Amino acid sequence: MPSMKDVARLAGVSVATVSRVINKTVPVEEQTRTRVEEAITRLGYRPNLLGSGLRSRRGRLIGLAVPDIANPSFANFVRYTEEFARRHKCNLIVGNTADDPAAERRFIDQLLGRNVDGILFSRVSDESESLRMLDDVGTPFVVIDRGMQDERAASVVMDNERTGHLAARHLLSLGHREIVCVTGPLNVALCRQRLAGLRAALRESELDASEACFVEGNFKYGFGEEAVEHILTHRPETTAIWAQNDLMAIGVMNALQRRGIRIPEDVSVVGVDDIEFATMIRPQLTTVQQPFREMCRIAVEMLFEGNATGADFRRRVVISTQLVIRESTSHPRVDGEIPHSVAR
Amino acid sequence: MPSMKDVARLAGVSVATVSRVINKTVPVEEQTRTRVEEAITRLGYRPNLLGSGLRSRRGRLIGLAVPDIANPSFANFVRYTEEFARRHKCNLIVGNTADDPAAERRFIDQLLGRNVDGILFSRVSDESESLRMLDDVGTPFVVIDRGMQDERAASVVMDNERTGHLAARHLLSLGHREIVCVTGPLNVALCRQRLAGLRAALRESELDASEACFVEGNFKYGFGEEAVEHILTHRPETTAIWAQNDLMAIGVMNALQRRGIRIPEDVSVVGVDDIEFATMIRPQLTTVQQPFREMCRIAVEMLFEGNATGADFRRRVVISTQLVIRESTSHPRVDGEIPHSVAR
DNA sequence: GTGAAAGCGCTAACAG
DNA sequence: CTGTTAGCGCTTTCAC
Repeated sequence: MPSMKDVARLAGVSVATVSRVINKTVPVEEQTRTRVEEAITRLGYRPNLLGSGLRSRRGRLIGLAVPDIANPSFANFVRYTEEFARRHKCNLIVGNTADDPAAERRFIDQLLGRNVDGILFSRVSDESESLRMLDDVGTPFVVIDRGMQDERAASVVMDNERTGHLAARHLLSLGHREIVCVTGPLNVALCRQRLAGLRAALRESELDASEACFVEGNFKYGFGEEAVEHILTHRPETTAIWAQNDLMAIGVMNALQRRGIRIPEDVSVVGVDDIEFATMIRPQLTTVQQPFREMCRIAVEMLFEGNATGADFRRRVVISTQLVIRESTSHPRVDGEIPHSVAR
Repeated sequence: MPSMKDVARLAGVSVATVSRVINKTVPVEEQTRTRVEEAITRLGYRPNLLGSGLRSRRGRLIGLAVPDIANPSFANFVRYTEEFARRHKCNLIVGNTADDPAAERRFIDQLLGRNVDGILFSRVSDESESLRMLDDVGTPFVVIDRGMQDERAASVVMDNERTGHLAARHLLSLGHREIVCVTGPLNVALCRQRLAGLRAALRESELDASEACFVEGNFKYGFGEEAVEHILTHRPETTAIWAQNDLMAIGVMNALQRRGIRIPEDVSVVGVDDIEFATMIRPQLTTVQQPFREMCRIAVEMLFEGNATGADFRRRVVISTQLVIRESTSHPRVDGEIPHSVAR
């Protein structure tokens, strides 16, 4: 494996010059440059990124920490972060923190030990303390998706209140009054924010916001199914269910349909995210769209703007969301309750 | 940011000893060890992985190249590779080669420049030449999922012939005779292998294998939808469709259902992969299961066995597959053709 | 515009 | 069991 030294020798220049040619850091005379370039191709030279990263403190690496890589939403974050990292000539390291704060800490430690150019961070929950580690070190980092109310860092989040408001207003305007919300973990701020948006919409319709009915979930498909059981037992008058992500919404839909309950005729369902799968089910899911790609684009950009470092810089980008109306919502039944479960 | 030198000074030992304590490479006297450990915690020392990677030529890094990160199957590979990389104290770098051989080459170049401990590689297509780059360098690599017939490298693949055979035999045993296969790109070997498995099954049933009817696709959801159009036009007598991955199978199902064609009453559908979504749709998809996690486990293990390097080592692990029968398959209609498309 | 030299942080080889 | 020394491959001063 040839090193810069070999290239330098073959080209008859110093290693410093080779470095300059490669990085275009200062102008190099045309002639020397071509000599170097020839040597590079002749030898099949490949720069060692550890050497340069060690010296320059720029590992050409972006780290992305996600709480659940199996969740399609986070798969989207992985996908788009990779895309934009590449544009900045960086590779992407992904870490699945698996809802485990200790894993989160370890992962960030490793990233820092690799002189990463930046970190995108979606916290496990509000209790996560991992960001503290980043306060002092100069590594840029941006909180993505799972921000907090008073974030002590740069962040790119969607407008979660609006999201809840959009979902609720849509259902209310269709005439629903018995709405149940299936939330994510309530120790994740955005879940509370989305719920607050729902409450605001209820108030606007002069309904009692305090009685906003919800079931606390975990963002997983299986919980959507479970939630239905609970709702059917405790709130049979429900005409609409809003799940705080698509995965649970799909679980809700399947559990309902398995009982012979029709969507949207008997019960309307709304989600959040607009993962690709939302259009692959029947009926297609009405949902509030999370602009994954846009969020990743902005977050990566902030990393490279150079001031997304430490607790001082708190630029917060809140991305607006929009409702995508598909087939899973309609007017409520005019009469009475959900028909008794029908065996499939 | 403290370095080993700082730790050594505080503990009153040499840097070499600090290194030994951290890596447990040779025994260190109890007393010195605790002194070093105390110094480490006192300073909040964090090893720099570039320094060690540069020197030891082990970057503590695994690279994974996938042709389409948006595909849930590959998202699974990412997920499980991350899991097993972590067990080997490695981080995972993912590269989406986006069906682009040039991107594939670049990515591998970068991985090599990072002294990765190993590379898991799922090629864009049979035409991909990227593996050649790995012949000489000593970096372990394993081809995963997308292997070739006569692979000049270690590989972990599923039994694709069996897969095709299982899918076809299932349909045949149900009584289907008019089966259409929606393939992936035929310049990807496993697609041809799966097709060969189908043919073998047809022959066993004394049907004309040469007339095995197929449409060449691209593994994407949208193509499943398109394929239905084609099939309905050109082969209205079709009673069963086997798509070579679940994503296309789901596309097929939706396009059929949109036309009022019932599954499985009018047409049976089978997939391959058993992605999580396969159970989230209705009817649930009958499919041949790809053992993602097992494949990743073995592949990562092979990386660390230490002989998965260069073209000499060609250990090939072929993982058996199994059919998961769910709701999308049944006996064919006894009479005639698919009912004319019914507006939804 | 170019070269020499130092050093990023670590491990490996050797000596004791 | 421990220290010394060298050097992984690169970038960054600082000269010239």
